Order: sequence, then structure tokens, then C-alpha cells
Amino acid sequence: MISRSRPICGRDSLNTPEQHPLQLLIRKLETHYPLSDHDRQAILGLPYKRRHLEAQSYTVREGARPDRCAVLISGYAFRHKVTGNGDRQFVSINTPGEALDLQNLFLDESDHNVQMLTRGEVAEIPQHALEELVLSEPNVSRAVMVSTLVEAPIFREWALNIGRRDSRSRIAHLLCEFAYRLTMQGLEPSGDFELPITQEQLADATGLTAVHVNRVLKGLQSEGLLDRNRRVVSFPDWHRLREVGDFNPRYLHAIHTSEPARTLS
Amino acid sequence: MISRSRPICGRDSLNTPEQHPLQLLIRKLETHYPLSDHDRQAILGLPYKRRHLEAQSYTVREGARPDRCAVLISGYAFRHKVTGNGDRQFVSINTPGEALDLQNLFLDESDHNVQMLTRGEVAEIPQHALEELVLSEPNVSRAVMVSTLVEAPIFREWALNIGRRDSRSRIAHLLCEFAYRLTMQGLEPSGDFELPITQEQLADATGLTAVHVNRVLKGLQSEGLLDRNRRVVSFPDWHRLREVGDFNPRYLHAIHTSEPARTLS
DNA sequence: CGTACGTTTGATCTTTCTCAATAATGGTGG
DNA sequence: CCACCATTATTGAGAAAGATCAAACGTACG
Repeated sequence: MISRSRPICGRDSLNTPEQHPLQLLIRKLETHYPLSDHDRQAILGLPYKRRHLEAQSYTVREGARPDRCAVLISGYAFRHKVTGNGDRQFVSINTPGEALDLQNLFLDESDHNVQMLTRGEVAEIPQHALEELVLSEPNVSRAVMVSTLVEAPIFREWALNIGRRDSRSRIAHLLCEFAYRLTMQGLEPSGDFELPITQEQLADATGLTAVHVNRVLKGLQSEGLLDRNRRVVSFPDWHRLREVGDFNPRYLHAIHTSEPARTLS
Repeated sequence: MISRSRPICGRDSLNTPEQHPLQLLIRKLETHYPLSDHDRQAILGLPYKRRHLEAQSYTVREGARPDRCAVLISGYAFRHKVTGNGDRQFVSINTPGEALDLQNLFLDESDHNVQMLTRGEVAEIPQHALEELVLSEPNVSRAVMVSTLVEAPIFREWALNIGRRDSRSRIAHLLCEFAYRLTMQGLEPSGDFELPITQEQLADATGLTAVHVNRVLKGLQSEGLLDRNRRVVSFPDWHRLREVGDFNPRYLHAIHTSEPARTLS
């Protein structure tokens, strides 16, 4: 019933057991806001509990009031909402290093669900520890605030994507975002990606049906914009895919470093 | 070319010239987070410049780096993004009292546009003044963060609305949100609303076309869910409209006060 | 090896879009 | 106050994108 095969996501070399799990969080924060050594140490000092999660398991449920904040260490998660008649819409996908419920540091009840896309691990940090850190370290506070805020532009871009692009652009855009974000965080530097997502989930992310997604995917492939081999994809013509997807990464608010996405662009 | 007729939005009784403009901001902040008298005074002490804006004028442009933060005093604004081929998608509508570019306190470049829906007024606060206030008043800081963060759920709900509801529900949902938010802030307590939006704009907000919006509106009207008289609408059967729109206000994160939306629900 | 899940394909149907024309409105200038 | 103009609303007919239904095919895991 539940997939138990090889580890998914995060090249082993980048995600070895001996690395401190919160290192990934630091890397993520730093894609949006610079941190000092001191800040990094403070973050590494946070208490946390490591936890394995199966695919489909929830980390946050609509209506819940979490008392801890999970940081994704390996695997992928997705945020979604469900309509009254059961249709589901993804509103973003989370990659390793991202905090899954930071907004609940400030808001009361969760207004959406977060669920594991694949199986993986999280580091659970007690909210009070996080709050204390944020109070005592203004720079970390700022970084946390920025990394929380920086998801809103993704929701906005998704609204645009779903509302105003046709199915081909829509899917291309999603692929671009996914690839770009992984590269931005230094994950998956090889140029091909294990797409951790079924076509049905891809449909839920784009507001389409699984059947249609399948046809569009085939179309992109026959156009030479996409190579698929099982769940591993690569983009033979990144430039054109980006055009088709009408993809402009500005909304991701990545800090401009000396090391731009190497394998892309 | 540009509308110059009577003032739009905000019953005069609620928005008299003699009222301090930032009072509206305070009211908005308090719908999400409690403020003390001290906090309120601190906010009222902010420097600001009052400014009239015509309909369609921009207050924030994608790519810009604003050095001031505009608070809407009267009239409505909308956030939107545009695709490469010119299609437009609204991602939220702002009502009086709301700050239009708080996120730029934390992020570099704006990733979307904010434009006036109607003509109206804003109070422009220099960013540095806002930053100082936020540094010296932790409770105000918290309130500002909450009110910034509280827009993200709206984007998520819109993504769901656009991606997974049919045109009828979609429009009903938008109407519900608009009515609910106004009521929540104590604006428009009379039960009917001046909808400050053309059908074309309604289309851009819902990911539909103007023609289709027109037909759906007629449908809702013939079902007895909507009364239209010019731009003034009322909802003869709020309960049913809410059902049709699959509207659950949880995502608006309104504080629970002793005064729930009086004229609604 | 079989079962459950995911993918692929075909045929048909529906919603929504497009194009185009007409009718109202509200604001403007005279 | 009235006539004119630009914008917005309304309507119809036809087209298209994407949904739905149903079936067959793969493949991974147990």
C-alpha cells in the first residue's frame, strides 16, 4: 500500500545522515536572507525531534493549532485545500529545508492542510523554542519572517498560473518552478529530477484532470521539451520550456548570489 | 475617461473627513490581533501623507522597490499579476484600512502590481517610520506581521476557488468574501453593497471571461441569490449564497469578537 | 505471481471561450 | 439641461479546451 522502496529526493551526498538536519533549514533561509555564523549556531542549537513520515501522512491539518513546527529534512510535502465537494487543489509544494508551519507561529488555526507527497523525514521543533529564538535573535527573526512571507508570492503566481494559462503553459510553469527551486537550494544539481508526483497530483496542482495532464505531458515530450523515464524527468531545452511556461523566477525572491542556478538558465 | 462622480465606498458616517485616517488601519489590525491603547496611540503618531488616487492608478508595480507604505483610506484596490501574453489575474482585493505594501518591508522587489479599483485615498507612511515603530513596539510589530501574513490564506483560497470550483460557485464565493470582509471591518453595515467592480474585473478575479461572468450573474439573480441594481447588490438569501459559494470564512482569520458579522450569517 | 495503483488511450460530452453585434449607462462638454 | 462618447453590460451563435467515462495496460511491492 505504501511505498517502501529506495529513498526519494535529496542526492545522498547532500543529505547524509551525519549532517545536522537543521543545516538544510539554514540553507533555505539563506536563499532569501543572509545569516551570520552566530545566527547559524543559534539555529543549530534548537531542540528538535527527528521523525519519519509516510507518504500521504499529514503534518498540518486545517483547523488544527500546532504546537511544534516541522522542518522538512527529506522527501517532499504539499499544501492543499479541499472544496466542499471534495475536489482538491495544491497551493504549493515544499522541498527539503522548508518549514511547514511557520505561519502558525503568528496565526491561530491552520487554514489548509500540509501532507507528505513522498515519504520522508521532518525535524519537529517545539514552537516555544522557536519563539524564544526569534525573540532573542533579531536577525534570525527577520530571516524567519522573510522565509514565511516568501511563500505568499508563490500562491499568487499559482493563482495566475491556474487562472490564466492554458494547460500546456500551466504544466510547463510548474515544472520550471520545481526545477528552479531545487537548483536554487543546491539540491539535485545533476539536471534531471525525480518528479515525486503522480499525474493525478500534478492535476491537483494545476487545476486540471489526471487524464488531461497525461496528454499534455505526452505533448511536451513529443515537442522535445521534456524527457521522461519513469518518474525521472529532464529538460532537453530549458530555455524553451521556460518560455512555454511563461516562467519568470522573480516571484521566488531568491537572493542574488555569485552562484546562480548552474544547471539551469 | 476617468470617473469623477460621487465618492465610492465607505459610508460617509464611517469615513468622515474629521476621523484620523490611520484609525481605519487600527480597525483592520484589530480584526486580527488585539491592540492596547498605547499601541493605538503609537500608530496614530505615525507621519503620513494623504493622497488622492484615480481609478486604475498604480500604487505598487511589479519590480519596484517602494520606500513608503500606502494604507487605503477610501476606495478599493486590487493586487494582480499579468502573464506574458497579457492576461490578467487578480489575486486579492483590498478594502479601506488595509496596508497595500507591507510585504515590501521585508522583501526586496515587488512581485506583483497593486492598482486602484476605484478612485480613493491612501495615507502614505515612510517605510523608515514604520520600521522604527515596529522596532520599538513589539506588540504593534506582531500585529503588523499578523496582518501581513493573513493575506496569504486569501491567495490560497483564491487558488482553490479558481482551480477547483465551477463558475457559479466561484463567483458566489468571491461575493461572499467581499461582503464578509467589509462587514468584518464594520464597513457597509446596511446589507447591500456597492460592488466597485466591472464584470470584466470580476472575470479577472475569477479566471473567467466577462461574457461568462455576465451570464453567471444573471443566473444567480434568477435563482434569487443576488439582487442587482446598477452596481449595488444585495443577497436575499445569504445562507444559500454561502452554500453555493462553498464559503467558509475560516481562512480570513478574523478574531472572534462579541460582535460577529451582524448583517450576515 | 497477483493486486493495487498509476498510466495511457479512445470516444463523447460540457463548460467556458470567442467573436460579433446591440443596448445601456454614466460622464463630459456645450 | 441636453447631446455625445466611451465604457460597460447583454445577447446569440459557434468553437474549443478540457472534463468525463470507460477500458486496457504497466509496474512495483507484498
